[in-house]
Amino acid sequence: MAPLTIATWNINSVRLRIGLVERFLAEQAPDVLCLQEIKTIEDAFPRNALIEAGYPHLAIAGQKGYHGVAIASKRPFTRIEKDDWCEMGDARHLRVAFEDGLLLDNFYIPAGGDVPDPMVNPKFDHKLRFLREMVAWGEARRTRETRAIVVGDFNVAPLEHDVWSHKKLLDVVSHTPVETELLAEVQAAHDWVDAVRHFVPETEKLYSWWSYRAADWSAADKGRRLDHIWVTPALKDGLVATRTLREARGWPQPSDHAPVILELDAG
DNA sequence: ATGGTAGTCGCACTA
Repeated sequence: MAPLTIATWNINSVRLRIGLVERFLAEQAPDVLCLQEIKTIEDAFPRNALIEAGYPHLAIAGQKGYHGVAIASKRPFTRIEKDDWCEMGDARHLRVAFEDGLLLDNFYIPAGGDVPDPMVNPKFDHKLRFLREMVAWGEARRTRETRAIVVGDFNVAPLEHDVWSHKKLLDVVSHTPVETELLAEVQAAHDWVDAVRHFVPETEKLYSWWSYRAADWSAADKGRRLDHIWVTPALKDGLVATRTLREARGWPQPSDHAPVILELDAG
């Protein structure tokens, strides 16, 4: 069986950047594209562009102006589910199943605001509660879901070399110890394998996001690895390759995130 | 310690 290719990309408005999505699909042709921050209600999602690009199977969880996730696929789904996390009603999650039983979860974890203190910043509190719910979710299903993939914008850069300066970012939301430790708990709860770090040594800097607020994002290169692809241990032997499409951050009117791509033999 | 950019919605909020 040909390798399955799955991409994840925080697009920061799918309506504004549908042209970039089309370019990405034409150039990379993944089987499945998971989007975050589509920033639109489902009725205004640019379905036709994706159908015409060869992705007729669409799962969309949208809301007006904020958040929102979608999965566009060449292969049909047998199931589409949306979980409500933290009882907030936010569109931050989608789960699809494929015909061979493979499960795919797409997450947009809360960014968490600026102040890394849950007592004074409700957005950071929400982020921590979201991560704790993910721990419980992983523990509850780890024994029955053996062929599963989880992707998305996790808004956490877990490892020292997932940020441009470990020391300087220890107090910056996305890399604080409470977040990185919680994300490690999420990962351990389901024995998730970090597919990207399976290929790129932990000692090597790797980012998927660069702030808009830099005069020259590429020269400064003050990035963070916020976007992730994890697989269950049963899929580990099928991992073929991953890549982070840094060049897409330099496309005209780009998202601040680059796409992350996984190829695997999903057996 | 600050401010820098971007998108959506509408003159504020989120990232």
